[in-house]
Amino acid sequence: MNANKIPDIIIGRLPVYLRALQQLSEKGILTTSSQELGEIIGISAAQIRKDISQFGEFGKQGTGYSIPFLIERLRDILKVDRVWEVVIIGMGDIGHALARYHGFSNRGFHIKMVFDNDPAKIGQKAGDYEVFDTATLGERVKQSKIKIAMLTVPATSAQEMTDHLVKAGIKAILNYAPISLNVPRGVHVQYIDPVTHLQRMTYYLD
Amino acid sequence: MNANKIPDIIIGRLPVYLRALQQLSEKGILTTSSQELGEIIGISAAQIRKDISQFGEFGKQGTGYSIPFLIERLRDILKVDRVWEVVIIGMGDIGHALARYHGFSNRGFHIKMVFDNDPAKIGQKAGDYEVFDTATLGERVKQSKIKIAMLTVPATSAQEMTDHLVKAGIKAILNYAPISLNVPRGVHVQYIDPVTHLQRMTYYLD
DNA sequence: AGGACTTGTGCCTATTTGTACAAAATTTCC
DNA sequence: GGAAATTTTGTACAAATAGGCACAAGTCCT
Repeated sequence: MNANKIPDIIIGRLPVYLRALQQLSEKGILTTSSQELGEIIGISAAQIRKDISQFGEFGKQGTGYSIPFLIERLRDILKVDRVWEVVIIGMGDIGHALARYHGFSNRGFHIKMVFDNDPAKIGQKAGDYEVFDTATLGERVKQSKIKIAMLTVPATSAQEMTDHLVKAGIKAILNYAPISLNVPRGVHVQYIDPVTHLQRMTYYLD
Repeated sequence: MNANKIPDIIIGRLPVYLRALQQLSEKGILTTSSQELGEIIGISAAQIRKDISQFGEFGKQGTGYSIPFLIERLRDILKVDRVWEVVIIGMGDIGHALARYHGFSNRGFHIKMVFDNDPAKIGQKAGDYEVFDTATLGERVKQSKIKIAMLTVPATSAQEMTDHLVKAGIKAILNYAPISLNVPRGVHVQYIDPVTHLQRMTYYLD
C-alpha cells in the first residue's frame, strides 16, 4: 500500500508465491485465495495476505486474487518482468548442469556466457555455450553490463573469483561453493550448499 | 545452557558456523572468537555468542573458542557426528552432479543409492553408482532404513516421488524440483531452486 | 600488576507472526 | 428474486520471536 521499506524476509517469500501461482496458471486456473495458496506452499493464509498487501490491494473480497494479475504484479515487484542476463563461472558438473538447465528462460533469466580456467575446457562447448577463459571475465562482464553471476567453482577459488566479479560490476551472486563470501555493501549473495541444507535437517532426525 | 526448544532459525545458522570453523581448522588455526567468526560469515558477534550459548558455555573469556572443541560440539548438536546415508532420486544433470560430488563424505553424508525411472539409465553407472529403477525405491529405502533423500526429478513427478519416499520412511528431503512439496508433519523439506534464489536478489537491483 | 580481550547474559528494542473482525463479494436456497 | 449464509480480503491489535547493546567477570600477555 505504501512505498516503505519492505523486510527482506517478505521479499524471500515472494518468489515462492510467484512459483506456485505460475504452476496454478499452467493448469488454467484463473483465481485463487490466500487460503488455497497457503495450503499449497505451507504458509498461513494470514501471512500471505499480509505480505501481498504490503504492495497494494490486489485481491477482491469474496473472490480472492486474480492469478494472471497477481503474477504480473509479483513479476513487476521482483523485477522479473524483464530478462536478466547471467554468467556462470566454473564449468564443473554443477556449472554444466546449470548451463543445460531449461528452467531459467521463462522465469526471468538468460545465461549469456560461461567461464572456466581449465585450458582443456576453454573453447569447448558446454550446453549451447562456448566456454570462455576466466582471465577474460572482467572485461567481458564489464562490457556487457551483466549484473548477476552464478558461481560454481571450487571453494578454494571462490573468493578470488568473487573479487573479480565484484570489480567487474556484478551485483548479485548465486554461490554454489561451500564457503561464505566476503563482498562489499550493495552486492547480494545467495548460498546454495546441499550439505548445509542437509545438516539443517539432521538436527531434527533421531 | 538448557534443553529448551531451540528456534529453527538458530539451527539454520549452525551449519554455516560449522563450515567456517572447519575451514579455519584446515588452515591449522586452533582458536577463534565470535568477532572473527562473525566477520568471516557476515553476522554480528553478539548473535554468534548468543546462538552458541543456547547449547552450553563452550567459550572461554579472553580467549574465545577452541575450534576443534566447538566443531565437535556443533557436529554433535547437528547430529553429523555420524554418517547419514542418502539416496538420490533422478539422474538428470543435477542428480548426476550430486552423485559425483566429493564434498559429502567429510561432512556427515554418504550417498548410498541412486534412482531413475528412465529405462535407458537404469542399470547404467552414474558416478560410482548403479542406477536403480524408481519402481524398486520403496522397498530398497525401507529395507536400508535410509532417512534422507535428495530429489532431482522434474517438477511434474516431484510430488509423486515425494509420496513414495514418505511412505518408505524418508524423513528429510532436499528438493531441487521447482515446486512446493506437500509432506506430513515430521517430514522435513529444504528447497534448492536457483531461480527463486535469483529472484530474491533482483528485487534489490536497478 | 595492569591493560587488552572476550564470553555469556540481562535488558531493551525491533521485527515478525497470529488473531479476529468489519466490509465487500459471491453463492445458496427457498 | 431476494434474503441469508458463505467466502474472502485487508488491517488493527496483541503476542511472540529475534536481534542489538552493554557490561560484569574471567583470561591472557607483557
